Amino acid sequence: MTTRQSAPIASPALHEQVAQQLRQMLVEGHIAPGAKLNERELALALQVSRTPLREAIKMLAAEGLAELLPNRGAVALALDADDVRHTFEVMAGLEAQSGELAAERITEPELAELKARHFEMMAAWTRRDLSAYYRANALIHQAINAAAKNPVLTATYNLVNARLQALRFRSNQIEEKWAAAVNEHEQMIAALTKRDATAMRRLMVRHLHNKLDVVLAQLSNPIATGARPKPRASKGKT
Amino acid sequence: MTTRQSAPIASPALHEQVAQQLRQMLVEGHIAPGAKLNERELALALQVSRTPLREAIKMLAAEGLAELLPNRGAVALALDADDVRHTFEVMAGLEAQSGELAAERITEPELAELKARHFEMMAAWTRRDLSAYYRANALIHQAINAAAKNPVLTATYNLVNARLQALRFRSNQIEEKWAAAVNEHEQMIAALTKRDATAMRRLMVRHLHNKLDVVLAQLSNPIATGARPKPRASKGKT
DNA sequence: GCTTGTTATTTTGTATGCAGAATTGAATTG
DNA sequence: CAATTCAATTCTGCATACAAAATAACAAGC
Repeated sequence: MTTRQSAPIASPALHEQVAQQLRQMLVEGHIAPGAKLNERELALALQVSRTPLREAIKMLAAEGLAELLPNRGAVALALDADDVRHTFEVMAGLEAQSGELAAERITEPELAELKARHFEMMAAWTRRDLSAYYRANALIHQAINAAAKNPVLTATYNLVNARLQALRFRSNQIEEKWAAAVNEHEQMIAALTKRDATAMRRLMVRHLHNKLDVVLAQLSNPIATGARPKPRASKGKT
Repeated sequence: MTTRQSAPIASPALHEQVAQQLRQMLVEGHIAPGAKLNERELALALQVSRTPLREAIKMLAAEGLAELLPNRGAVALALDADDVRHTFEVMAGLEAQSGELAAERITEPELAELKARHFEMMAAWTRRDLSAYYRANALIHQAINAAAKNPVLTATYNLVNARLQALRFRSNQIEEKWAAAVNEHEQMIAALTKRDATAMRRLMVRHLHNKLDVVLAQLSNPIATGARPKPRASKGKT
């Protein structure tokens, strides 16, 4: 958890590699939410035996990215609207604390880097390049979190955030909401520059609240999102 | 994660049972912090083969209760002073949010039950019954968390809290600090009764801050705590 | 006597095999 | 023709077996 790693990392154990691959497949949508994780199939696809695969699945389940069904294997995490609301509520708390602590602890170089990333995000926004925007946005939130200098907070943040990533809610933004989000980011930079922790907390809560609105709107209107219908998953051939 | 369970729970899969037993052993101190988790030994003690045991260990590692050392097995979580500080900082955030939401969402029956538990805690305090006090205290914090009515928050709270439980910091309290904690609890009840979310947040942060002080004092002065020296673990016979 | 190199033993990591549960599909019956 | 029962297959869960790595024990050399 505390990310203590110093020694020479010979070769990331097989079950770790598999876990990482599965994580990526889940988060990047190569495995659809709710899809069954067939062991034989995945073992074949990833070229490992079932043992390390099963160990990896258990880890993902503990991380909340998969759900274990007794005697029926595991399925990819699938969040309904209420789950999303609850998850965002927790994320808001974690982001608020990140922001608050970041305002107290951010260094000048960190702040400079953050501003640079902000400009990159602005560039993506100007081009209406959604993909680049999301990438830049994620980097900014990560940077704020890192500035809080609390590894436990970072780990917890990443854990909860991963579940939301698995939603792949990346449809086109409503222009108005998008502009508001960008504006909020501007204010965040200003608050951090002033080291105003209270303002940061308030901003982060509002920012996450608005983000939730956007996500919920897309959930109830799944047309035009990158998401597959929902039921079945990676059935290569039948 | 979302604690969705409805169907008849036939028999909790073996790896689940093992995980639960290990969790308890870690949290209750039967496995000392930093102790090596020997697979052969544990498999023998728990009367299972190494396969479900290893799966359970992987889950605990994902929960942060154990650390995996590539090609060298796993060891029980061991927190140093900085880890404790970081963990408490996150716990403070989670408790603050729990309290805030609880103030907004707690029902009258929940509040009544909470008050009852508070009186039980007062009884334990009056008797200076440390064990009963800790038990009652934990129940109160759980009740506040439950009143927030957010399963994700509860799960996250339990996850982080488990790591602190593994510390087993239950030495005798300094009288003064103990009285302060009890007083803070009184104020929490009052704030909840008034549905004052802002006051609850403030109280919870302060409460956790004071708790951290107590724990850190005990960490730097490990004499008279229930904790074993530290180095080696469950070596039955040699 | 202490360090260092080498071998033996233990321990972890992965694959495979087997038993039991769940799912699928077909056949039978109302 | 729909529903249901029953058999066949598939899948999960657990145990065991084998390979590779790490640890421990021991011997030789400085």
